[in-house]
Amino acid sequence: MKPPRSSKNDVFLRYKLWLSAVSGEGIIGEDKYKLLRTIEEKGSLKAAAEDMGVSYRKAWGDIKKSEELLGYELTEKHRGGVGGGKSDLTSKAKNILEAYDALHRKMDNAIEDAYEDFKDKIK
Amino acid sequence: MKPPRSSKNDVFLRYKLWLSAVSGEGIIGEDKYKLLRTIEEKGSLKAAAEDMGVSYRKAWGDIKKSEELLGYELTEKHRGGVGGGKSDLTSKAKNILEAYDALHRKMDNAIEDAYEDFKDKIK
DNA sequence: GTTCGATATGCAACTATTTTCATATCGCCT
DNA sequence: AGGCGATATGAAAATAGTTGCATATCGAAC
Repeated sequence: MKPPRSSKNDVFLRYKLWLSAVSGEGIIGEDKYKLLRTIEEKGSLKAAAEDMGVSYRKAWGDIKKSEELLGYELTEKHRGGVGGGKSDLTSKAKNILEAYDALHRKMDNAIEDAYEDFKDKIK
Repeated sequence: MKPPRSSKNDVFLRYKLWLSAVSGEGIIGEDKYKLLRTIEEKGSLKAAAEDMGVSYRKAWGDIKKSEELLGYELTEKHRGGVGGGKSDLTSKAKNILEAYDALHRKMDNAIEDAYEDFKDKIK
């Protein structure tokens, strides 16, 4: 998420967008988005977790939970072989990331428009 | 925040909007918004905390922290007197809540528009 | 068939967040 | 003056969230 420009009061407006299960549990939000993108880039969950400064254990658990909630896989997991193993995104995961991007662009525009207003009102 | 309508996959799209300090600390988000509205309604921090199912200690600490970050008061605190004391919102707090509402309405519209798109893409 | 490194997973250790508790202060009301 | 109940605040106790560790499995490559 890009940091919106600051007001002179040193206050930003920020937002988060996420896919949620009916249970209220978050499925994909900022963090999962980033994690998936990093897996895509690095080719492995381990490298992605390291890159994000989070434990492998957590990253792994997070992906697993999201997959359970969605009812389908976000990553194709490969154990053994070259490099010990790897993870790739499924096409469904790629679709979600793409849709998430588009949504964010729209939200960014909306918030941009609304921001000026807001700034004036809270002065 | 109103729960956006569900897709047939039992997945919602949700978002949170908040005012953030440059430090990255949240100043006013969903929870603080609700807390302030409840203080406004109930007339006391204690009643508001109970109403929200959160400890008085936490509610009090949260308000205090927000006020420190903003550099001004969100509530007028009164100890003693009728009922033991009370808390009212300052006019600045009211302005913020109002601006927050307006922003939410705009974001709701934006997300509403974007949602159909999203739904199709992640199918 | 042995080695290598990532995935897979339970569990203990640790950190961060919240609640609970204890105690003090304040000001209207009787 | 004394009681009542909310605000004020620190400190300990309890929860929740993460990390670290240990151990197992897998499969390509040598």
